[in-house]
Amino acid sequence: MLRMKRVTIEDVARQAGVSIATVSRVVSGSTHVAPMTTAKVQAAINMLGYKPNPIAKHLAGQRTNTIGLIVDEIVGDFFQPMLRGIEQTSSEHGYDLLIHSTRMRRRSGSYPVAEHNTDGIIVFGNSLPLDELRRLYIKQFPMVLMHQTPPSDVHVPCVTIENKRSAQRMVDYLIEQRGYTEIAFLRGPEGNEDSQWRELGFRESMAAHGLKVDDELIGMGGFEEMQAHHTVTQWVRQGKRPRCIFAADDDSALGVLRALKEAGLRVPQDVAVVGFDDIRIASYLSPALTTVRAPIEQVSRVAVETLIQLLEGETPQMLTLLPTELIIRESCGYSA
Amino acid sequence: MLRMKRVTIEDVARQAGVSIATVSRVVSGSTHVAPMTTAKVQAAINMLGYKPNPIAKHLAGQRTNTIGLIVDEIVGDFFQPMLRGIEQTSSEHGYDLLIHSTRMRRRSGSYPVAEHNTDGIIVFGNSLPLDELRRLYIKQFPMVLMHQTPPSDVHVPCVTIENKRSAQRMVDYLIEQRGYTEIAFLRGPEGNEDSQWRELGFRESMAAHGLKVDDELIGMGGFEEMQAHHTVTQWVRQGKRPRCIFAADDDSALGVLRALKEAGLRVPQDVAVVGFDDIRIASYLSPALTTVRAPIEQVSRVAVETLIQLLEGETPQMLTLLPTELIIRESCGYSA
DNA sequence: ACAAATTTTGTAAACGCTTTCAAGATTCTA
DNA sequence: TAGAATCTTGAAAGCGTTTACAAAATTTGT
Repeated sequence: MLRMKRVTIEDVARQAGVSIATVSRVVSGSTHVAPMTTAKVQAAINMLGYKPNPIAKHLAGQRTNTIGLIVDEIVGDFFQPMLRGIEQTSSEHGYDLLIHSTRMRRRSGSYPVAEHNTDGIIVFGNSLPLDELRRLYIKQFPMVLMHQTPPSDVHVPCVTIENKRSAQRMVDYLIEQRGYTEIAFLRGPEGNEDSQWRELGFRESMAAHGLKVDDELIGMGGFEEMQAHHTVTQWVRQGKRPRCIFAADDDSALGVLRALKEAGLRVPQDVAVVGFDDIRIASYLSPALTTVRAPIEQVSRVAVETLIQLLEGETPQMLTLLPTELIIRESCGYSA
Repeated sequence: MLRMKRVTIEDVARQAGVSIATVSRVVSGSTHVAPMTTAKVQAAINMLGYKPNPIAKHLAGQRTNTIGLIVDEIVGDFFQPMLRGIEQTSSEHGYDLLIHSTRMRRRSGSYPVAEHNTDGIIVFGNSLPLDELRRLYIKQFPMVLMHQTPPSDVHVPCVTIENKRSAQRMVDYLIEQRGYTEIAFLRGPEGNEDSQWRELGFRESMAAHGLKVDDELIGMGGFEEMQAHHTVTQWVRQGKRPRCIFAADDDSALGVLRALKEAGLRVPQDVAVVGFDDIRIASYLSPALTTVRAPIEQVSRVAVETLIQLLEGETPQMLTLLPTELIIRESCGYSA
């Protein structure tokens, strides 16, 4: 590539007839500079089209003004609102955003060197393995977790939603308002924390209503349409037909709906279905999907704000649980 | 924030009893270093947990190993596959990804200093104003445009899809296979290039079949559900009822479907509807939406690859048009 | 075994900026 | 109006790398 000639602070200094230190001061506005000098420097900057080099600034200034986002894989409907929240909040606070997907690097064992090219990172879910998390924690590198609580020896702020409480409220509703007593649950991926809390909420509500949870009706949904479809298809083949299925997320709910349809079962007349997340499709389905609206963008915003507090030496809240909203639509048997 | 003590190349050099130049060489693998020395250095690196500082490397090495992505706003269903393609391809080639949304900065007039913290940028749509584009072009800063062709004086590679041809094929199908002669068109936002090409394809196909385009039936859809809904609702009120509506994108098609439903019109019996993009919802609707599948992730991959060619001094193709696929579903009157 | 060729390593100068320290200019005080 | 106090500016030392260039060590050829 052809290298373009760069305009450096030195060029500006020469043009304006001052020292580079003065130019630096004018640009950053750190110290008072005489008005006439400022004018000269500004003129030189405009004339040369000078843009400070952030890289050099970072090296000298010991900070990068960049926030890192670590995700496993860029996939799913939640991704766009998440990124939107993170990008907006970062840029409002004057930070750039660097994105790292750990999907490929998992096996190679090489992780992004967050500690040097960002001032702090936001870690989504379990995208960063525990030992790397610990390494950074020990170095006191600023970070905030999203949708995943840290292990007990890692004292790092975490922002997520009220998973358990939401699931509980959903099941309360299904039992109390819709009268279902036999409810199946479709788990998310192995070890996924969101899913674990949702399952806990489900179980607690069932218990609180004196209902037994049939372990045969706890299946794997994997937060995926395919997997959920498979599980429910198996159930139907084996003659298991719960009156209601609570899928741990909307994607798996889609699989449930498809499986039921293929089996000739009507929703909600034969089987009621509810999900979690309120992805965009949910309201367009017929029957429209009853679900829990997760405020993903809001979680992202709070995560960034928390990180920035950390960066500015304040002491942020260690655990933030954002409230959700029950979205009652047709798939659970409700009709207006 | 507490500053953590940093391990630098110098610490490693001291620990290993060699010079920093030697350490640099074993880390980068640029020159041959004696096996025994290499071992000593590696041992020191492991013992101290040294991670090279990319910032310093960039400053010294004159490259950042980072690709910038400029978008207007992080919104819409296309965003996730786009980012996915870009992130994956970047990381496969060893580049980091820096994201800039120009949404907020538009008015402030301050744009990301792409030229210094990235090696090159990918510009989506018209997210970067023309004068900024020109400024970077004049500096010979490497960039690639996505879904937007450059002005004639800016000679920069561009990657997009076969908009015109696809629209043409869609309309050919509607006329030839489905027998519609009266087709309305719903435009995207003012000045959107994708939309312009699609409209052109629509008009050419109509003309080629000897059909007249009724200007009353060219409406504004704005690539938005709301706007399209509004336009079609107005049409219906005014007694305009085209036999078929071609929405310039799927989001506006959603608005069309809703408006028709509210007006008591059946799709496809009364009015046929087709869209463009094949967003996820399309196949879940009832009736499922006939549309054109735009290979967004693929476009993104090619854009990154093109940029990397540029970075490596090769001469890439200046215009890449990726083919699409007609997805025929129920909303156009087709039944299996 | 000695010079020549080659391999390996170290020294030091960038890279473009921030910031400390101190000197030079200016303004104020009595 | 001299000396003190305050502004304004410049010199220079980093920040952590890469990379000529050159020196030192090793190998090769005869």
